[in-house]
Amino acid sequence: MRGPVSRRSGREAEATRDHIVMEVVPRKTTIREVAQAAAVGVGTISRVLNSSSQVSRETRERVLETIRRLGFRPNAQARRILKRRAEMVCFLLSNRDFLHPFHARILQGVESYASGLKQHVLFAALHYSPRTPPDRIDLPPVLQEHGLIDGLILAGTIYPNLLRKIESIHMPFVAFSNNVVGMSDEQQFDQVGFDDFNGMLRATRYLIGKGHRQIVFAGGDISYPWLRRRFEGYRQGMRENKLKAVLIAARSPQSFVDFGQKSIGRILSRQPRPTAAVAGNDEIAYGLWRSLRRHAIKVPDDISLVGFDDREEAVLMDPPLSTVRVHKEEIGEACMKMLLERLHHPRMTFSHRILPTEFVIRGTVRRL
Amino acid sequence: MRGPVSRRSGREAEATRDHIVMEVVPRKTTIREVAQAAAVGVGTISRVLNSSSQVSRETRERVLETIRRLGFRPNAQARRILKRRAEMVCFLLSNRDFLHPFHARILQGVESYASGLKQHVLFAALHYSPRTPPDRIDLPPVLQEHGLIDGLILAGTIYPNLLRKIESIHMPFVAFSNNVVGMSDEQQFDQVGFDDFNGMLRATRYLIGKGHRQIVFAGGDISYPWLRRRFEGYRQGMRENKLKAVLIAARSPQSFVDFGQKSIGRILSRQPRPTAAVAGNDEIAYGLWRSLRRHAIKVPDDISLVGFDDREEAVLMDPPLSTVRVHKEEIGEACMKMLLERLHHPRMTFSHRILPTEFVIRGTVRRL
DNA sequence: TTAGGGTGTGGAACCAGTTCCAAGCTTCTT
DNA sequence: AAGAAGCTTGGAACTGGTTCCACACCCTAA
Repeated sequence: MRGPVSRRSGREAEATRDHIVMEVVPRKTTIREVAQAAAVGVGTISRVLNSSSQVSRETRERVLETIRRLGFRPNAQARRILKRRAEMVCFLLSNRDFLHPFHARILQGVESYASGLKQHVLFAALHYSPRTPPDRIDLPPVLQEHGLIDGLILAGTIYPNLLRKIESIHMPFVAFSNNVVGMSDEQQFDQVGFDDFNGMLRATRYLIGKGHRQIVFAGGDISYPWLRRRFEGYRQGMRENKLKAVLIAARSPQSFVDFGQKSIGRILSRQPRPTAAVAGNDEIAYGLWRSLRRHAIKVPDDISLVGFDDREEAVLMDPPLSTVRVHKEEIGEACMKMLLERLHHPRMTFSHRILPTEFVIRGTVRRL
Repeated sequence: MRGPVSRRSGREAEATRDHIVMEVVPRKTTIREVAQAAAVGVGTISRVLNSSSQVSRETRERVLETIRRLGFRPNAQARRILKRRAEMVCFLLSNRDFLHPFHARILQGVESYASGLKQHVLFAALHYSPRTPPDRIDLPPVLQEHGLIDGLILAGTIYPNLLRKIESIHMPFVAFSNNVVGMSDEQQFDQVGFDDFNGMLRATRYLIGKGHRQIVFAGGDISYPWLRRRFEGYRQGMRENKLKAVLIAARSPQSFVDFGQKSIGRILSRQPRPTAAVAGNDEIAYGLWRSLRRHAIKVPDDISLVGFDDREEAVLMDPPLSTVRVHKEEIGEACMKMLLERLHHPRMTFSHRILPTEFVIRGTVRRL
């Protein structure tokens, strides 16, 4: 038909003779076969598939019918070469032992928004130390090839060296900003996060509105920027009501739950005794609650409690925890949206979107 | 150089003139440019990249040096056309409101095993009704294109119609079998699961070993095959000790936690009063525990409790729940492994791998 | 009647790798 | 010394959609 004898058929015959037959793919229909079957040119098929330029109604219908009849599904790879778009992004989770529900829901937000736009989402994980120099960071396989993905959504704990590495391979990215650590302010990149400061401010105001005056902040390790911001929100709330801010900080590195459990003594021994505790996050709140239960101190009758994040723990506690809800799916959606904008406008100035949080009233705050 | 005047450069010049300049990709190096720079043929570059056939040591080094110098990264898409392998699989989660920790950890197992073999993992979600006929199931975009992924790992609740649909597009797959529902036994496909029956049998024996004789099974809706299997494990344990099996089943559809909370009355009112309850899963166990707490009935002093799954709830409970641990990452790993085998041996007979579970002793069982 | 504009269509050239044949150069065998 | 065999290597042909130029055709206006 075209050129010399087809090489493919020669190879196939040989394979059959030797009984090696791999038959990876059962010889898929190509656009040229469809063109021949529908008695049109290949260009027309392509035009129908991309529903782009004008094709006469009858031709279009004939082509579609042929496509259906032959069960033709275009090869994704071939299309991408010329499109210069993979229509695929990677959700990269860094430095997490496992995919916690918090990030799982962000991923889910990314996926649901992406799939509506026929974009695909790859999941990859990465472990590196904050002190690994950029050129020694071992990126996952997805980022070693070129053209596999169009961009990156970074989640997990993000240190400057990782950003530098990503920038060095010229891969567009958006970072979930709340867990970005140690970044100088002039460092510019696209980011989406939620509002630590105002979330905690709102929670603090709520407690004050309920008549609480002696409120402590159980913050754990305040060197984490997000806990710092939450603390500042709490402090702002106290200051505007002329109340004294009290920070219970971690003395040694430990898990949040452990910190909560162990710091309850330091809270209860204060004079005057606090009527409420604001926890830096739900895990700390859970630790506090558990310890209080063991001391037979009732929440909220003896002490009120609020958390931050609205994790699973919050509803599992008894009474369920009043906390600051973070809309995790929405964060994922916003990340994906911003990444697509970046891809369409590579020279656009960097943006930093901060999503609002919501205070959820459940059962751990008592009116004084 | 070759052919008529390059079309690309013409288009670029025009774009610049009109100030539209998209510059999606900053003009990547191609294999031909590398070949020219290294003064070898394109075939040689390809051979070096695939470290396949023999290339002389000095040529290989010269090529590698040139690749480094030009910062060349081969285009993933082009390679895939001829390789006829996407080196990518899709983790498809069906009929879940969100990516629960349980499945998140399976996904993580898939990813960590895959990335070690330079395979990529796409995440996609799907919602469909058990009664949607196969041809009406709206598969996610990944599965509508052809050649994007090599195979599929199915998780979430899987009904026969979905399998039929997947089979109809000739996509190799492995299913996480514990949540497969309504499948006739002759239906053959690759699957990986864990051992509901023996897990519960082990747990029941453990309770009996601790001296318990009046043990009820809080099973919820036993029409789920996996709960049925767990119940059978419990029954077997009771039977082999000549004890009477008691099933507390759900009377109406409700969440597992709700069922646990509401069925505590039915358990405690039995005569003689049970000394232990076996829950169909950790959520039910959590519901039971919460209700017991409110009735001021102590676990394990007044009643012992065991669960199944080892979810987050288990360690959050106080005392932490003794339960049957499922190795979620291992399931993911086994799924990925089986899928790769299937891809390499398309005609291999179907396999069904059942992974063992492990009983974890924590604090909810008392010795009588 | 003819020029001009718009629409519809075929197909060669293209993308960026891979594959394989042929040919050049050694080295080994007889 | 001639031929065989082995190792390298270049490059044409290939993969399978996409793009764009050229051309056919139809309709309208002068």
